[in-house]
This record gives sequence, structure tokens and C-alpha cells, in this order.
Amino acid sequence: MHLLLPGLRYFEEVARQGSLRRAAERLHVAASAVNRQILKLEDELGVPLFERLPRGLRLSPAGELLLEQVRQWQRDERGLQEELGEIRGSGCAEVRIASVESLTDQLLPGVLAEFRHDFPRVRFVITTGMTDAILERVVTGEADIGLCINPSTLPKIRMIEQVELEFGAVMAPEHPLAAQTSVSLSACLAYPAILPDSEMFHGSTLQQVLACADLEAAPYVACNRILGIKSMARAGLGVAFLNRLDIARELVHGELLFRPLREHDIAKARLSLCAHGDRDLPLATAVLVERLREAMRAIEPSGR
Amino acid sequence: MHLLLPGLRYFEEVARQGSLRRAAERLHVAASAVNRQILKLEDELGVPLFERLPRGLRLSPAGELLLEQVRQWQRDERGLQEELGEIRGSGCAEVRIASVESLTDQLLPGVLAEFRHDFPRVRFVITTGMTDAILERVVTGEADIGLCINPSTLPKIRMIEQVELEFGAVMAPEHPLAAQTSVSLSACLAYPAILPDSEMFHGSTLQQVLACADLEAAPYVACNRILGIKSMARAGLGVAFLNRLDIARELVHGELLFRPLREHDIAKARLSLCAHGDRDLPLATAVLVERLREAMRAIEPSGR
DNA sequence: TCTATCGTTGCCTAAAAAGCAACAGTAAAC
DNA sequence: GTTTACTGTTGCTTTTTAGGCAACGATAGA
Repeated sequence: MHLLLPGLRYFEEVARQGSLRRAAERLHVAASAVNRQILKLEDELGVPLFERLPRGLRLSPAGELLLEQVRQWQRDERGLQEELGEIRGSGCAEVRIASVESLTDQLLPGVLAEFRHDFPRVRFVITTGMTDAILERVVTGEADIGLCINPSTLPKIRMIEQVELEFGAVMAPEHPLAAQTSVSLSACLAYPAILPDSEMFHGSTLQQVLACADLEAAPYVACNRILGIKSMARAGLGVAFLNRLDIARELVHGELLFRPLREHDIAKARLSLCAHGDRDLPLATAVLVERLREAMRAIEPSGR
Repeated sequence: MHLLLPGLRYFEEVARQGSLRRAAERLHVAASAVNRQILKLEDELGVPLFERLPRGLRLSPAGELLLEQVRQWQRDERGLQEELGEIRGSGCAEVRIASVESLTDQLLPGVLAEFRHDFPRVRFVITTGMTDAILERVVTGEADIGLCINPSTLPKIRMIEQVELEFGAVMAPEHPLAAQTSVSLSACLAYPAILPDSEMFHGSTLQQVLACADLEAAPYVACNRILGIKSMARAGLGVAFLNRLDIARELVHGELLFRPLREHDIAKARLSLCAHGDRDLPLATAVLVERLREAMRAIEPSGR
């Protein structure tokens, strides 16, 4: 259900994609239809909203202005829908969480399960991705709250909570390095490494750590999912680099070991809970944020 | 140019009029068209927006919610249009002023003339009316700023400036009462009175003054325009009751005289400058508001 | 030079909105 | 009690708008 002109939704998507055809594909309409709506908007507003580049469209200053307003309106509309939902009793609110994969195994399920006792009708949409994508989703309003690692500070993003997360080497109990209580990075790299794939690696904490230590790592196994990385390590295929949260359950069962890095000063990452700066969070979301803050603060001691 | 769904504009008008057909008339569309849009909105939102009364429609709680949001969006849209206007250089901003008639003779023309030196492209729309109608226009966003007398305090209205205005008897120089430097209300009423007509009289300062003094006034001439009232007084038809602002020019030319009421404690009225509470005023409007404040403060000394 | 991709436009079809007239119900006036 | 004047609502019609398809001109990269 949309209360704004369909043309504005088109406009938002085109601004996001930077291309008429890509936007049209996402919107499941013909490119010509999208184009006409954009042209109509520009005609009626009397201002060009995009610069026409040979490879696509880029927002003009006026477009930037309109985009910001449209996104504000979309947030307004979401909030309104939620209030109306309460009125008609079908409190079917939806909280959209953009998170790093690390939290989807333990922390998020735990918090959400507890949350459901008080808000049984609130649904969730969880999207995992890297930090940049998470921030992007929060900025554009695709996500209500974001959980990311070492975020850059953006003007439209409001940081709600930040806790430290310690990275370390993860291995099967049979691994030679298991004998040591802490390991050095270079010692780890002497063994086969299980690393995130290139896409995931880019911008990751591990990349930063390696860069600081002036080391390079050639993965023996590369995988684009934490689940896979853990399974590889459990199978004894090599050493992985994760944080404690990633392997909380495996630690309990003794299936994997966590060994802090000797270079602990560079192995710290900031886990951040954030939301859009211009927005009052609806009730359910605000409560969830509080629960998440508690859960985040609770992990800090165990990480030391 | 409208960026919201046409249905929302219909909805706003229906909420304002309390009747489909009246709204349809104002919108220059058939009542059935308006009705369908409302039904469609209710269907898509899943909530009834109106209660159906035999004499028309009244907002439901959900409707109240939506109305507030729609009006917020309309204000947003106005602000956006103005910013876009600056970008395309045709800074054709428009300031809509709802004012009591008293200010349209001297104070407003003076301020606006001065204002035009700095903002030559800003247009004005001035609507006169009684205090209640002025507040209504500000609340609904039909006017950007309001100038009214003795306003009741509404939650959505923000008072920017208030100054005192002294009411008194106004008469031609030949009038018998002209000999006195101040007059009592009862003395005035011994002569033919020139009063606002019943519609204008209702809720006016004069009504309040008379009520306080427990007097009743039978008008010899009733008129619904201040211009007319002044002309009647100038022609020697009787005594009028106005404030100094109303007859500033005639005072200079000696065509009319102002005689303070002996009951000066009850003859005070508050002239208020107000705007909508939830709104950041655009640049031009904010500047105009400042000029108006200065002008209002300037009239206070002369009134004593 | 060829290819791929971009935005744009004319032509046609499908869908949505508006207009008109009539209906059913209630409130006030006579 | 009857009439009159409102109200919202609903088929049926026409008009308007949006969407889909194919083709065009232009530009960047292989």
C-alpha cells in the first residue's frame, strides 16, 4: 500500500540504481514507463532531477533534495502504517534488521526469541551483508536498524551502541596450534587458512588486521558464508579468523577453539548498533533496540 | 503540482468539509469520484477513516491520524517546492497570510512594501477573517502565518509575538463626544452606534468588552467591513469602536478622532502573530515574520 | 568496427479515474 | 404524517492515464 505518487517510488529506485533500466527491472515495469514518470516529474517540478550521462543517470542537486524528502515520506508512511495497524488490532508491525552475519547465529536469535514473548505479532526481516551495504540500507530506509562492524560515520546515521569485539584464530581441537593459549598472526599463516571470499574479505576486519601487520594471506579455502567457514575449520581443514560470537555454540560443545591473537591491539573491532538519524523509531522497534543494547553490552565481558 | 496521491488531497478536503459533496464541489470533481477514492483508501489501509453520519462524514481515530500526516506532507511539499524554486532561479515563493482586517490597511502594506526591497519575487496571498477562521487556516496549512486577536491557545499553534491593542471610540471631529479626551462606554451608547455586523461581531473584542460591562448595543449601522464602518463614522453617522491601527491614516488627516474608553482595563486586546507548531518556516517567511514582529512591537508605544 | 548499454519516442492496449443518473436512508420543515 | 433537502453509495458510461513493445540515436569499451 502506497500513499505517495507511484512516480516517486520510481524516482527513488532510479536514484538508487543510477539507471532507468535497472530500476525498471527491479520495479517489474517497462523502462519506458519509468522514464515517462521521471520526465513528468521533471516537467511538473520545472527542474531537472538527473544529469544524463552516457552510462546512466546521476542525481542533480534538485534530485538530491527531492530524494531526501521522498525517503523521509517513506519513513513517515511506514510509521503511519504501524500506528494504523495497532488501531485495527492487527498489530502486524515489521522490523527490518540489516546485520553482519556474525550476529545471526546466536545473538539475534536469542534476542528475538525473548522479544517474541512481549510482541508476538511483530515480524522480522533480516538481511545480512557487509558494513557498507548495511549502512546503505539504513540510510535509504530499507532497514530500520543496522548492526555492523567498524562503520564509517555518516551524517544521516545515528550510532546507538558500540561494543568491542575481539578477533582471533579459530581451529579444531586437533589442530597443532591448539596447544598454545594465544597465537601470533604469522604463526597462523604458516598453516592452511580458511578465509572469507574476496567479496566478503573486502572491507572486513581481517583485511584491516592483515594490513596493519603488513601480512598477506593466501586462502586455502575461501567461502562466502560464515557457516561454511566454521564447518571447514571444524573439519580440520585449517585456521579461520573469526570473533567469539561467530563460534559461541561450537565453543560450548568443544567443536572449535578460540585463540586470541598476540597482536590483540589490532584485533579489536567495533560492533555498532545504528539507525537513521531523522527518524523516531516506532514502539516495537525502540524496545527491540533496547534489548539489543543489553545483549551487546553482555557480550563484552565474555570477550575478554 | 502535487506529489501525493490525488486521493489524499480528496481525503483532506472531505475531512475539512465533513461532507463528500461539499468537498467534491470545492475540488471541482464529481462526488462519486471523491467517494471512490475514500473507499479505496479505507480498503487499502484496512481501516475506516470516517464514521458515516446521516448528515455527512466525521473523522474516525484512524482518520485523524492520517489527516495529521497528510497535512504534514503538504507542508513538506510546500517547503520543497520553495527550495526547488530557488534552485531553478525562479524564486517565486509565496507567503500566505491570514489576518484580521485591522492590519490590512496600514501595518501589512507597510511591512510588505519594505519586504519587497529584499525579496522582490516573493508573492503574497492575504486572507482576512475572524480569529477562529485564521487559526483554522494556520492549523490546516492553508496559511503560513496568522495575525489574529485574542486567540485561544491550540496545541498545534505556536505564538510568535503578542502585543496589546487598545480599543476605543472612533468618531468624526464634529461629533458631540469629540470634546472629551476619554469617554465611557455607556456615554457612547447614548449616540447612534456603527458596529460590525452580527457575523463579524461574534467573537470580536467589542463583544467581549460589552459583555464585561454588562451592556448591550443596538447598531444604528451595521457593516461587515472595517472600511465601511470608518466611512460611516467619517460621515458623522455615529460612534464606532475600533483600535488605533484601524484609523491610523484618518487620525493623521484629522478625519477621525480616537477617544480611549474609561473602561480601559477591559478594552485591551492581544494582537497575536502565530504559525504552525510543527513547521520550520522557509527562509522568506521567517524573515517576514521578523519584520512583522518589529512592526508589532513598534505599535505598542503609540497605543498608550 | 562491433557490441553492449544507455535514455528516449511513437504506437497500441489495458487499466484507472471521472462523470452522470439513480437509489436508499435520515433530519428537519411544513 | 408528508414533504423537502440533504447525505453517501452504486451501475454504467466516457475520458484520461499509465504500461508494454519495438525501434532509434548516442556513447563507452572491447
